[in-house]
Amino acid sequence: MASRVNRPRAGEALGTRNEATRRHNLSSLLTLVHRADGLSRADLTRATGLNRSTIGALVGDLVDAGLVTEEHPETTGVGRPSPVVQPRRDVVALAVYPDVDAVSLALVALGHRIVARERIELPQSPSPAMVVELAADAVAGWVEEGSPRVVGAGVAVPGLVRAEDGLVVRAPHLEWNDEPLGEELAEALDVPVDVDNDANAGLIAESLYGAGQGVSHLIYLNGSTSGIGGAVGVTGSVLRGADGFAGELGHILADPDGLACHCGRQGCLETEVNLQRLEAAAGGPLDHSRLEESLGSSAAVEDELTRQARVLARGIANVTSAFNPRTVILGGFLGLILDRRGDLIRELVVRHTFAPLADSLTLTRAALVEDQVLIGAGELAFRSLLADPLGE
Amino acid sequence: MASRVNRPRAGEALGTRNEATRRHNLSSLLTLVHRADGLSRADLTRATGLNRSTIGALVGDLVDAGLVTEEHPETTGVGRPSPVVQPRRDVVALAVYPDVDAVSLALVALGHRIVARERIELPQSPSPAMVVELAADAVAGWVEEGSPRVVGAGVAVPGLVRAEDGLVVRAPHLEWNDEPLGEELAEALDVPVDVDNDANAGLIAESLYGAGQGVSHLIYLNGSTSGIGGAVGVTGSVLRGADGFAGELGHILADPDGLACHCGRQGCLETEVNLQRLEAAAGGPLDHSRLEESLGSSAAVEDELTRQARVLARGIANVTSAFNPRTVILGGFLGLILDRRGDLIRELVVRHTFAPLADSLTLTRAALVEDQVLIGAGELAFRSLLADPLGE
DNA sequence: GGACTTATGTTGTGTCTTACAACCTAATCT
DNA sequence: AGATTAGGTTGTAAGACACAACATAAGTCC
Repeated sequence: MASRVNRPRAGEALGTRNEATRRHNLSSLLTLVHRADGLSRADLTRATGLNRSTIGALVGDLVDAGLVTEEHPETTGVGRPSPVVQPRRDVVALAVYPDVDAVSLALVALGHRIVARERIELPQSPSPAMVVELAADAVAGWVEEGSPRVVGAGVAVPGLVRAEDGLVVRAPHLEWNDEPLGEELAEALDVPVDVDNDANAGLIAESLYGAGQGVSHLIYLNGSTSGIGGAVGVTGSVLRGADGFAGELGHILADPDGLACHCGRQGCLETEVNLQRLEAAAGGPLDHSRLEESLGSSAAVEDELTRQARVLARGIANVTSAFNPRTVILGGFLGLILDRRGDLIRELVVRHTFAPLADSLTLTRAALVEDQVLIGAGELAFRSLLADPLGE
Repeated sequence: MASRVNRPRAGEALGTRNEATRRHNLSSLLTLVHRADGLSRADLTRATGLNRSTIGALVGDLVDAGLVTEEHPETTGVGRPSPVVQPRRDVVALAVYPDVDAVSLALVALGHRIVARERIELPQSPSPAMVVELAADAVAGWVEEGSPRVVGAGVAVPGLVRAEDGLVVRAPHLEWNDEPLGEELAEALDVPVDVDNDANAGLIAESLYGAGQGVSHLIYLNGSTSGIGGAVGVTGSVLRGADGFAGELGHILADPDGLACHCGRQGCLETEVNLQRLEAAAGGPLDHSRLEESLGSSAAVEDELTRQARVLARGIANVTSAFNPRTVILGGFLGLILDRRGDLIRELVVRHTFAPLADSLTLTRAALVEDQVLIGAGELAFRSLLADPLGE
């Protein structure tokens, strides 16, 4: 089965008929239940505006399809308790996140909770074939334990991904070029696979369950050893561009006199703002899991923080001018810079931005920290199920 | 009546019912007919995938609503000729475009053709009140002549517009600040008014009827005496951002050592690439309606063209990294620069962009030249009618 | 314990929308 | 003139949701 992302069927007609209505309503219901990890029938009635009897019938269909269950609630509040529609935890998506030093794997259940997880540390960055093998092994193990129904897999890759067919065009830190990871994984697991950029996955998770909840226009900037990943969210979807490469904000121009970047240009945001230069200032390697403590506050570190904060602020100002987001979420070590230089950054962003844009802008640190990439990858994989719960 | 843009009704429910199906199908039909300026019933059947009999009923409703007529076609080809569904030319939108030296007004008919037009030259840039007055007078005159049914007005403003309520937050060249133009015009004309940035209007027109037809991801950059306006189109809609200020591409950073910009920063794209500096190189004022001829090709002009082309190329590379468009459309004097320095620009864009992004990028000159802003403004005004042809 | 509140289940009727099949109409080609 | 090709029209059917009526249930509040 081919990898796929939101692919409209070829020659899809514009016309809508009754079955589309039903599909749409089932999709709304299952999406609500998935996002909230359980919701009463009364809540569903209110949220959709549909009639009680209709909700009853639709929920019945979802139960029959093995996607949700109805549970008696632990009673609270006045009135007859409404049965809670619970997403079934044995309906899962595989989330895969290959990084330089490890491959993270998880099962994300309907209801968006992680129900199984594994992190495999590696002496060197993994090949695509190795990722496929590790993923297949993990799934085999998990299937033996419980009996989850794996409806798809989502892969978050630190690099350029052609989301359309899951081709990893370029992942510099993994040293991958034109790897058809989506197709290979789909073949090995025999489920649909969605591949996307790791920042896109992080954005999706933050936007649904983290610092970006309820915000319709947001930008996510994540700083890791692999550089700076960016993603742009607009009214619930991720800006992908013509080929799926939009939002590569690590490579916007930050300083024309800056250092040469591996992308071939100079002064990219990620050559000027990065962990390596912070480490250099700190005088040695940092413990990435305890970054704040290990960084310390020597004069050299403080100076470097200030320098990076200034460049970062200009970068934020630039993307703000282009996208007019309501919120900019900073993850990884960028969150740390925000913590330590928040006032400076905010002041400079205001100075470098057209006033009305800056007025309504919020800068905030990512909320989900550890899990957002995996949850986002799961979200990718669930998308087609949520769009059409009873299948096609 | 308040100005409005795509405003979802408050508390809108997720649920869909039969009436939504019908609204959707009517909307598809009228939109197809409007875009193509007439289409046979057979074409509509094929495009929507709906049944012949359904199309018949829906078209009947549109005829009854006074939106379209059915005409016998000039026969061509084998087989029974299919009646052509024609948009009615007396269903019109008012298009308004205030600029520094003139106010342009037009009636755009359903079918997207301009059916009446007026350009009022002014000794100085107009006030909002004057724009409202001129628009009201023009409409009154046109209503007397024929008897058009004015379903709305669209205003394209060279400045920052809060599309939500039609507030012109800032239009530097008109010297407007926080002018509630949308509300004032709506009150004067008693029709819904949509206000938007002029570049957004231009993008909409180019995207539907010009150089951007069929392209799902595109960027429009327009250069005029008022500076550089930018707009970003994604799958048929314009990126507006949280407040409607997205796509202000004239103010992305082009050269940190550049001149001071009126926006408070320095080295913005429009301080480095502009008509004034071309005029200075040419040694005197240019005839804007015959720009190419009047610019000439003195050594100073050639050098300045090369300089601006270099900066422009870097700007295009930057927005390409951010948005990953398939096409960048250059309008106004930017189109002229592309004509005269196309090879240089293309070479530099490729050099300054991540390779996979540049590979699929096309640079092209705007096609509609004169009319795109007015047609785009009309399109803004038609949007709510097209979304719900039989009203609410 | 009784009144009240909130909420569900079920059933039948009604409305709306599209699909489909059968039949009718129209223009062009050979 | 008849064949061909295409579209229009009409009546019936099926799917989807709304709504009203009635019965039921489980809790809170006093």
